[in-house]
Amino acid sequence: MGHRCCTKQKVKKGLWSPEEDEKLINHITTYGHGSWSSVPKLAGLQRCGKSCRLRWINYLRPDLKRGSFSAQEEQIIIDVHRILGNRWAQIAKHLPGRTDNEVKNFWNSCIKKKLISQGLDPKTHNLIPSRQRSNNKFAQAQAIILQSHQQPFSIITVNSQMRDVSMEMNSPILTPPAAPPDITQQPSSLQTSSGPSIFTSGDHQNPNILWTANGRQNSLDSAVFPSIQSTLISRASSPVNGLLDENFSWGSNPIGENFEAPRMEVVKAQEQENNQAKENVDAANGVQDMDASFDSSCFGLDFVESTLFSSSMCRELSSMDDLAWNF
DNA sequence: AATGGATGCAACCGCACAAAG
DNA sequence: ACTTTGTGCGGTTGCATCCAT
Repeated sequence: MGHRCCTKQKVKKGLWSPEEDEKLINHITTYGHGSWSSVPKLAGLQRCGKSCRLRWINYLRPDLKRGSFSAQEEQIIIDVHRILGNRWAQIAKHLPGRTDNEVKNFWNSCIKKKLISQGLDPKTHNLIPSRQRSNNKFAQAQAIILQSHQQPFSIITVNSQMRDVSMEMNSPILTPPAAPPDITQQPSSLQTSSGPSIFTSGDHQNPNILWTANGRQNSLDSAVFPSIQSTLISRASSPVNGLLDENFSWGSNPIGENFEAPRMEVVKAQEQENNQAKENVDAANGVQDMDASFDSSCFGLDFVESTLFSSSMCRELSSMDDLAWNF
């Protein structure tokens, strides 16, 4: 089923001209986008609404960060990808100013190759056995397929203290030997007197801001730090279909049969609790809202992501080990 | 200088999902 | 409850550019 807005009348395709960009920018900055399907008409563009949306989001948005990815951003992508798989939109939320398309392209054109060259399966982030590794690309591809079909199930536990987050999902965790983080210069891990060290990809100035997600800065302290006591059963071989799906629904497993994972009712309930807690905190602290258009309902998943992500990061960054978990 | 493969990026396509009617 | 419509997402494609030969 195609998009009616694209089939109704002739629409232009391909690269956008500067004139088209200008029209779109003028329209959106003046009126907002409202309904994307009506934007082309109102803006005087021979484009599909979907195309306008994409152009705006991926290219014209004023808050976009242009230019090449930094080493830190690259590391974030790798780490979040290990947890989330090819969920580019979710990954991009950890990188302010970056779009899912950008992240996806960067992964496919750069990171993927880098991991493979380091003997890592870009899908599972596991080490490709040396006997399966060779200069032969076909053998490499085979190795990747084999790996992804042979991963055992594993269990991770997230508890309230985040102390025992056993991120063994893809053990051994093999982060490529990136430059050690310079905490003094890039305080990506902040610690408060009352809480754990939590990774943030954003604000370094405000000690109350512990992490960012959805372009929104979220504040948290021990009073509201949710008591996640959930056991997440992860399938290490396929983070794409498994871990951290919003509904915790599971796709077909590599073996072929449908694997119906238990729904994480506890986690869902926890998400609601988190939402409530966050609302309370936001109300109390007047959290700076970076982008009002972002829906706070994203908080639940993002929170879980953030916490898992944080623990993952802290675990790997040996220099940070000592920072964390001091309650 | 010509050419052909590799690469990176912007844009499109198709699907899933949610909201509205 | 069902259909229509709009939006968001991931995968894929097309094209411009780069680079080696």
